[in-house]
Amino acid sequence: MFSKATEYALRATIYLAKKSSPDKKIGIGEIAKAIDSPPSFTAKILQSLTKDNTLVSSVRGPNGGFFLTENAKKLPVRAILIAMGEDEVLEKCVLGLKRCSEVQPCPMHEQYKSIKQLLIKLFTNKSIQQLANEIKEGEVYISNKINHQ
Amino acid sequence: MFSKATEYALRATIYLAKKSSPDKKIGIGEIAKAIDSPPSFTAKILQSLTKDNTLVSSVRGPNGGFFLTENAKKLPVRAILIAMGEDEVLEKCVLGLKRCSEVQPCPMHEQYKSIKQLLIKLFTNKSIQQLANEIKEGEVYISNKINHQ
DNA sequence: ATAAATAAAGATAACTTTATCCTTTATTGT
DNA sequence: ACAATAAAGGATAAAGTTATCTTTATTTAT
Repeated sequence: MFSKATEYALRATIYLAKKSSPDKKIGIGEIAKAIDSPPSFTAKILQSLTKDNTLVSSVRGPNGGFFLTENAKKLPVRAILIAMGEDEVLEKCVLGLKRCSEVQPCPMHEQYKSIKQLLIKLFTNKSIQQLANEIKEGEVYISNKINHQ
Repeated sequence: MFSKATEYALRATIYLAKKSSPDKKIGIGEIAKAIDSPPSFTAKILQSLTKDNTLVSSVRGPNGGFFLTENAKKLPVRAILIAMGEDEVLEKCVLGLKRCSEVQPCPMHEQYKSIKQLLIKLFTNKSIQQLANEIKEGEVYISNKINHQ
């Protein structure tokens, strides 16, 4: 459904929502291990998400790292898709037709429409924080590597 | 959601379900124009789908081309995804986690589960022929190029 | 038989995505 | 100030996807 980059972005951001705060920054090493992603690549992705500082924030140096502000945690999960430039996935025609619309529907349009609506609702109504809260404490949820340390 | 190759495969196969039969083969030129796809690339894709001859069939030479048998038309749309090796898209975790499952759910698992079920149902229960039938006669459905001929 | 038509196969190229590594810059604690 | 730390930035590479072109093989019609 999404690119690897976006999958990592979603996982990393959810992890940060759970574990970080402006007082508790998380290094790329811990993040990558926790979400089971390549560290350098994940760093690049997170760096791109810090560009406008509304989603992910970061501080360099000792005790630095990545974190989410309380405001960022309240954003819909869809904000991550938008930041990654992959929001269109939720809206686009399942057959990839540019002109597909209500007035000019593709053969799958009607039936796929309701699925799209559910997808959009899920990503729009669910906040990053709400997702983070669904991670049960002590549970291996993203990678089982982090819990064996 | 799907790769370009799979989008072309879906469009081409639906088009063939509508327009072709063992008695009426369609050339790659017409197909590509109709579904608005690059001809050579589409040819490659269709060729790969003719490999086992259960989905797309083809004959070379004059009056040759691609076509679908009546049996092929009865296959679920999902057969195209399977042939393209992209069936996993319907089943996989939305966060890309290998271990995500009922017993070890990711934070989106529960809510995404129902969407996945709808997706699987749509692609499994709908036959290629049924989709083709939803194309209204004379309607521009895939590309508006073909109707201007 | 031969020529024409058309898919199949192969080689290759352009572009994108994924990924790594190294250097630079900023921050913190001493 | 200085040293250590960690993200930011840049260059590059490997792999995968998308796309094109040329040659070959097959089929049909004459």
